[in-house]
Amino acid sequence: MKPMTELSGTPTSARDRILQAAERVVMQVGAAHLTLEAVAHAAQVSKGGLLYHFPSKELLFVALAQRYVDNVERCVAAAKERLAADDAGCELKACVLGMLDHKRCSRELAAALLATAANDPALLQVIRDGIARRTDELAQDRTMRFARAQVVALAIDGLMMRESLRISTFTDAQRELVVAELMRIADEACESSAGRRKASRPAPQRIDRA
Amino acid sequence: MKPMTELSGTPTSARDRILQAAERVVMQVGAAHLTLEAVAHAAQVSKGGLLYHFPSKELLFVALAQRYVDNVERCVAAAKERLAADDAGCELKACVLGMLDHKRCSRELAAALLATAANDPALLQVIRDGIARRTDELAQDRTMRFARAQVVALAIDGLMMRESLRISTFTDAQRELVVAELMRIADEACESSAGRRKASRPAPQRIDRA
DNA sequence: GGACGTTAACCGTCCGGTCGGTACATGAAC
DNA sequence: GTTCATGTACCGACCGGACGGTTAACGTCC
Repeated sequence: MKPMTELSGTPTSARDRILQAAERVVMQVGAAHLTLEAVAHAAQVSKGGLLYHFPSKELLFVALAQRYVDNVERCVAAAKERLAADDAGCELKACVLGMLDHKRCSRELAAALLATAANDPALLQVIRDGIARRTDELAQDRTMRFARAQVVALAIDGLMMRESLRISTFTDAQRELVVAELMRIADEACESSAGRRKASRPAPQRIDRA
Repeated sequence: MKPMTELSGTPTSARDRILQAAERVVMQVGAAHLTLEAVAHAAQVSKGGLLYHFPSKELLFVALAQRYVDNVERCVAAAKERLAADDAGCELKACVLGMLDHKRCSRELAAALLATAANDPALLQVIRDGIARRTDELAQDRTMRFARAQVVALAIDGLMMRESLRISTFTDAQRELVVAELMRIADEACESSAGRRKASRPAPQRIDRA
């Protein structure tokens, strides 16, 4: 069976299963104690089987990092599309919504980022590239002030980081407040200039997850 | 020579030297490849010498995590004092300035956080406690809206994280813009309500127009 | 002499990676 | 339609090096 639904609902390919298992293991034992055996076990393959798909531990981490940026990018792109169809799309709002989605659909993915960072700082280049791209996109959107937009982007990063490391201390209500505030700032940033917007309602735009 | 100037200018105590060395090593090879030998070498002690001060690798990480929160707390406290002496102090502004200081005086410290996370997720409890304390403090400052303050706090975290991982892509000018914006938001948050301020300026009173 | 700080040699385990296999599928060749 | 060849996916025993931790032995200052 060829890779059916790479990174979709239920994992089918062994490759995918392994990647997801690796993320789980990182969360459990810490990136430093991640062993191929543990990953193999969690993915229900033998170590040999794992090594067949990822010839070295390093290559496993490369795949993990790539998976991370791919997922972020896909989520942001999807959010952008959704917003564009809905009403005035805005790069920043798409970022916020996209990252929130990204987090929702794969709580462990950011752990992959940490695993990568912990194992080989050089691998972070992939992620750095992703950030650079997003920063540029935001900077090019002349309809809002650079600094304001970046503050929102940074806050999202901070939130993701805390939640990935499980060191966030927000209650659900607090988190909702913060996210709403983020969206409000993004909205302001979008509408504050370039009166191109559709006027009419400010759109409630609820996004909170359970 | 007893611990002379714990965490001050030049390191004198072996303990301190080792901790700093550990941070450097993490930055270079990644937390997962941090070995006692490497740390010992970087700290110019033998492995035995290192183990004398930190009986196990785990204990080294505990110290690293503790050092991280201690440093953050001290920097924030110092900033708070500075602000209080200056004019109307504000919890949030102190946080921003404190974290910025923290970063300046020990670029590698946050690497310790990662090392900790990578080696034993449970150790993160220390950091989580620190965050909880700061969040509470900010929440109790009724002079500003919770969400707005938290956005700033999160943005700072995001910035610290990126810079620690060296994945920040800001130019110096951009960074300056962002930091200034952060301070501006903090200022607004401080001055927006609770007319407790020292009178003088009639207060811009341009709170969030939302 | 004994507390303190430090050293180097050593040991045992753990883990990444290798390697020789197995099982199954495809598909010519006869 | 059975035989053999080739390729893919996977297994698990094994090896060798690396690394955490132990230990016995120093100096050296009081």
